[in-house]
Amino acid sequence: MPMNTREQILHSAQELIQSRGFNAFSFRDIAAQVGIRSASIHHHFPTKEDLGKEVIANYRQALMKGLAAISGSKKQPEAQLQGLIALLAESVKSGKKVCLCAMLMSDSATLDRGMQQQLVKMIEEVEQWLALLLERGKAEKAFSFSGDPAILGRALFAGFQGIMMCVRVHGEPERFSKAAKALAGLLTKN
Amino acid sequence: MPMNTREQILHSAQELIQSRGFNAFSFRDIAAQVGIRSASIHHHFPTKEDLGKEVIANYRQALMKGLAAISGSKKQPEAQLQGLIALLAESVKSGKKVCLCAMLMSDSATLDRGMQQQLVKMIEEVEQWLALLLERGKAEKAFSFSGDPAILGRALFAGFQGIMMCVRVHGEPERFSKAAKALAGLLTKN
DNA sequence: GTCTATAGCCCGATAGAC
DNA sequence: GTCTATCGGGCTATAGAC
Repeated sequence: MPMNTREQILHSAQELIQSRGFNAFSFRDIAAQVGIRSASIHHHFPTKEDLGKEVIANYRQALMKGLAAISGSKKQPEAQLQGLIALLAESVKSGKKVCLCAMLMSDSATLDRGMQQQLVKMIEEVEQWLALLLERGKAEKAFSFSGDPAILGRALFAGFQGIMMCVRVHGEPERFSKAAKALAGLLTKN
Repeated sequence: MPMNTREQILHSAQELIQSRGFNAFSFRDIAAQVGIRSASIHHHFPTKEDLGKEVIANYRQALMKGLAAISGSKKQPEAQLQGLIALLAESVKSGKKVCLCAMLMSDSATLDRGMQQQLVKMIEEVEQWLALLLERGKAEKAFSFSGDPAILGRALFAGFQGIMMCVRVHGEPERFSKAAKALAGLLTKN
């Protein structure tokens, strides 16, 4: 499926944010990948923030579509959690990228208000999805834990994000799934 | 205890890395905090990498000293894990900073080799400490889990790092301990 | 819609006076 | 050991030709 210039810019920007961070890529980096001049990017996205906001919006949409597909599968709670891990593993497998959420969280102190708000909303949606899954899993005796599912859902989401950062810095992206499952396994084992 | 200029620069640099990241602070930022001119910093640290390496070395030393104190306390495994959480909570409490490890992990794609290697070594030390604690806790029936303690130790460390990023972006630093304990609690509950 | 050219700013780093 | 002054280069963004 061919991408037009605008889509190529968005794609390139997303990859660069996921690998280097929002402040560590330049319009020239994108221009080199797309095969145009950096000034031409401003025709499609007036400012870097405009570009960043659309990258977040697209990523959020894709992520929620993935979560909806997992929910819709009507699989068991454990299998749905594995589904989330597999979804996140896509970002890590190249060894260079992590989830957009992880990179933007660390850049958050230098992001403008609009991007920060979008980021928090995206994260909250995933956390809510996880909290619901945990709640249902506990009710169905698939998961075993005490305490608020919302707190644990947040901790689990954060845990997956942290694991992505760690396996990347260790140069062992293939270990993401193993470590994530070790965390998830604490909900079922014992 | 008064700090000399060199120590003030190191202190300021560490705070800036923990809040903004290695690429998002400048010598001029440090100069403003210390009360000197940015050119003067080069007298103490010829390059930004020299400064970064010494910040990592100091942080690592302080972290390992904290872990050694926890180990030396001869407390129960659960209490030692709480000790680690309390140690990490120090970084987060202001609401602006996270652990140096978390920030440098996200900057890792843009760091020079020397800083990357130092970062990985520091992380491995904490992971090893955690793996040992988990192994001992399992032997003493304080923790309950299946699988490799080293894998779980890495996952738990990564989880704590991720939680720091998440509570900061949510503007709720006081929730770090609660979420971290929710993760740690999975080792004992059920 | 893409180009060239450039404005205006920030950056790390250096030279040399004091 | 700190200063002023500045170099060379990166950045986002704009103006205007094609």
